[in-house]
Amino acid sequence: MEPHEPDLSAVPVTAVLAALADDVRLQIVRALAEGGERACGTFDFGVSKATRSHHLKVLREAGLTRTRAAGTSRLVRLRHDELNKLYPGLLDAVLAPRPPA
Amino acid sequence: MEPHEPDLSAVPVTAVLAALADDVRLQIVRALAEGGERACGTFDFGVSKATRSHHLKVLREAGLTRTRAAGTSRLVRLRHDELNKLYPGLLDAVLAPRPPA
DNA sequence: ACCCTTGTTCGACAACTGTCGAACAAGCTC
DNA sequence: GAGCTTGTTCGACAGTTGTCGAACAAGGGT
Repeated sequence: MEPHEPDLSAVPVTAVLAALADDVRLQIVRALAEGGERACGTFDFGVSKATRSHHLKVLREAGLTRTRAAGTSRLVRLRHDELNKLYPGLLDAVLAPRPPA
Repeated sequence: MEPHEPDLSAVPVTAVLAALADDVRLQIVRALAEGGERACGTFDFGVSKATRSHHLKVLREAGLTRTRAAGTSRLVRLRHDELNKLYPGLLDAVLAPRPPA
């Protein structure tokens, strides 16, 4: 079964925002933004692997990430360019570590 | 009782995103972005006034809007400048009617 | 003073969401 | 093939959220 990665333009804006509106998922996105491509297992944010898998699914189905199999692992990467094209500024705004006052 | 309008910088990013991740609220924000200041009652998106009041509260407590009393009405406006300063690009990205491919 | 208009607040209820452990699937290595 | 590693899927459960009608509060107008 292929991992259902929709066209970003086909995903409602609210779904994209909802996907980003969670602490764990935001940490994943931030890690991906810096790290490039990473295996699912390299994320450890204090949740079970079931939960982690769930969050990665939400991100994938919101059109934010792409996943490809590599052995027993799955490599995840951020759809950086598409995101910036369709929602310019969104990623930067969200990724900002904490804008100094 | 004053309507509890937090410092935008004190609101977690996820809360800001969550506030925007709803269709009704997004419509409200879009209307505010164009219309400037509007009374609560001038929004009609097919929800009861209880629900509308709820959504306006969520937006207010996420630091996205300001509200001031004016007679029996309450005027709501978007905190446009603060938003753009703290999350540059966010509003534009979200407000875009539908970015042409 | 009375009433109408405008909003908010209060349950209540259904739907969704985040979380987990356990079971399952698929691939590698020995 | 046996066993290990890596992920996904399946209930289940608690907490949150969107929705409503009804009750309440505060102003304004007559």
